[in-house]
Amino acid sequence: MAPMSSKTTAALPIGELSRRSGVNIETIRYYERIKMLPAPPRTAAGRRVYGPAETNALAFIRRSRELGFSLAEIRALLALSVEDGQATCTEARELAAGHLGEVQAKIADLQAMERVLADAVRRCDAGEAAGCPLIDTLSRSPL
Amino acid sequence: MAPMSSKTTAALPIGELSRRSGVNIETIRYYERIKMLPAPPRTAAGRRVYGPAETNALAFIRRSRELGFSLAEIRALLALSVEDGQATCTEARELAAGHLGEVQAKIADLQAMERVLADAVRRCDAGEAAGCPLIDTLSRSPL
DNA sequence: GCTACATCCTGTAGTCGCTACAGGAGCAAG
DNA sequence: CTTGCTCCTGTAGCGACTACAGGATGTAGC
Repeated sequence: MAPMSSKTTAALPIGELSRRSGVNIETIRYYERIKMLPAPPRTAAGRRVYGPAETNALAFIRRSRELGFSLAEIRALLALSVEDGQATCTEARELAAGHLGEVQAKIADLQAMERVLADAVRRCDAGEAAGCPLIDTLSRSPL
Repeated sequence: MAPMSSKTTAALPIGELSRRSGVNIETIRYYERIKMLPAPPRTAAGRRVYGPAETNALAFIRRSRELGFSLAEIRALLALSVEDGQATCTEARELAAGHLGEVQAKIADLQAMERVLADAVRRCDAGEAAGCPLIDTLSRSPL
């Protein structure tokens, strides 16, 4: 049988990887520069050629970013993803739990903002007497 | 009667303003540099002296930042806070409504993250068979 | 007056996670 | 062989700060 080299994840130039992953070309190169991604092999002319290893690493990073992990955290998670065992999973869990806490705190912050903003906008719509309720909210002077 | 110059908002050095406003000294100077705050008068030796005008402007900025407005938006709001009238209020309302939308969108994003994270952590705690559910979630390969 | 120490000054560079060039080389099709 | 795309490196910019370095000034105690 001929090597059924379909168009899957065989060997992609950076543009194609970018299109498939939804990660900007510049960002991919940036990840390589800061050592988030392994430097891929190159063609004779010096162009990057991405194989399954780099492709998977990029996908890992992208999904982690979507969950709001910082690049530093992702670095740790990538390191953990290589090893395995109970301790590794526990460590990953701690990391994620910590991040989850931050996410929840940020949600709470934003909801507090939302309440004040929604209220101010509502009072603007209601058309109060003197001045703009919104500007007043911001100007009220308890230093 | 003697001028009852209490310790209110008469004339503060930057450190005192920082303490009262909760805004970092460096940040106050930064605001001045980028023209968010008016440059305050100075002593003979060149030290900044903050009066009510600057103090109120800083309080306005701080409260706006607490509501998540960008410095560019706050610049616009500050400009609006000087004028008055129906149109001004409408404009401020639009600005705030737009920002409110962004805040709500960000909340939705974070809540989506929260769901995935909480689920992954929960599955880690449940102690599944092979590998770490958390790492697996991140490694699952739909590029 | 002198000595500590706190406060203030300017200016520059670092943070995070990208993004946007500039200026050039390589490659594939007509 | 030319056109037009992709790719390369390197640098600089964003937003909103924060953190120095290296110096001047102010204040309190002796």
